[in-house]
Amino acid sequence: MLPIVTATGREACSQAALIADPIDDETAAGLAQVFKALGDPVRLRLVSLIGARQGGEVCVCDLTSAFDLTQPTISHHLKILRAAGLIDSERRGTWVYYRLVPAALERMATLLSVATG
Amino acid sequence: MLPIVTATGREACSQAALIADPIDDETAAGLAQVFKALGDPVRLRLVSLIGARQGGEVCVCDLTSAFDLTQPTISHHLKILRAAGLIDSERRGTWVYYRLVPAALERMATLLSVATG
DNA sequence: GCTTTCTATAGATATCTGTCAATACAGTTC
DNA sequence: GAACTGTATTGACAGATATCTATAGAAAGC
Repeated sequence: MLPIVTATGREACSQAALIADPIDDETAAGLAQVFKALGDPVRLRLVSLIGARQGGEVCVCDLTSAFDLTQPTISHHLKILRAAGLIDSERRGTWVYYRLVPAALERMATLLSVATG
Repeated sequence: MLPIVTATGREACSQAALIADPIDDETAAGLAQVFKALGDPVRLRLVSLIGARQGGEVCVCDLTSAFDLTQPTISHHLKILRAAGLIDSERRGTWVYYRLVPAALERMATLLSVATG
C-alpha cells in the first residue's frame, strides 16, 4: 500500500474515493443510482450469476430459471442493472445475452476503497 | 496485481468477490442491505462527509447543518448506515459523534473488485 | 404468413422508503 | 430540579419499488 500523497493528500487518485473529499449533490445522486441497483438481493444474485459464468455471458432464460420469480420480474431487474451501467446486453437470434461491465464494478470498488482515499 | 490462482481460480481470496461464485439468497440479502444503505444520495454524502473529516469523527449537528433536511431525517439516515455496519457512533456529553467503519467499506470494495475475483 | 419461443413493456397493486412535525430522551448548566 | 441544547423516536403521508398478470415485440421454423 503506497498511496501517493500530495499537498492535500488525495489528488493523486484519478478516481476519487468517497472519503477523499465531501461529494456534491449531483455526484451523490449518480453514485446512489448505481448502489441502489446493487441494493437488491435478486439483482446482486444476477450480477453474481453473470460474473461467475465461464465466458462472461448468460442468456436471460438461464437467469430466469435460477429464481422463483416470473420472467418479467427478472427482465425488470436486468433493466435496472443496465440503466446503472453495471451490465450490458446483446441480442443473438432469439436470445439476449447479458454480461458485466467490469469497469463499472471497479469504479465502485475504488470509490469504497479506504486505502486509496 | 498478482492474484493467486488455485484449482478453481478463486479460493485464494478469503473475501470472495461477487463474481467468484454465484452467491446464495442469504448472502445476497445481507450484502443488499449494505448496498441499499449506500443507495441514497443523502447517505452517500453523509459517509463522504464523515470520511473526509480530519480526525474521522463528525458531530450530528455538523452533519445536519450540511443538508437542507430536518434533524430527524438525518438521524434516520444515520441509523440506516449504522444498521448496515458502515458507521459507528459514540456519545460524548451532549453530542454524538459518528465515524466510518473502514473494514465494512473495504469489504464491499473487495466484493466489487473484479481483479480479485 | 402462421405458430412458436424468447424477451420486453404496460398496467395494477401491495409494500417499502424518505420526509416532516411533534414528541421523547439524554446530558449539561444554572 | 428546571431550563436548555443536542439527538433519537414516533406517527403520518406522498412517492418509489418489487412483484404479478396480461400483452406486445422479435426472431426462427414451419
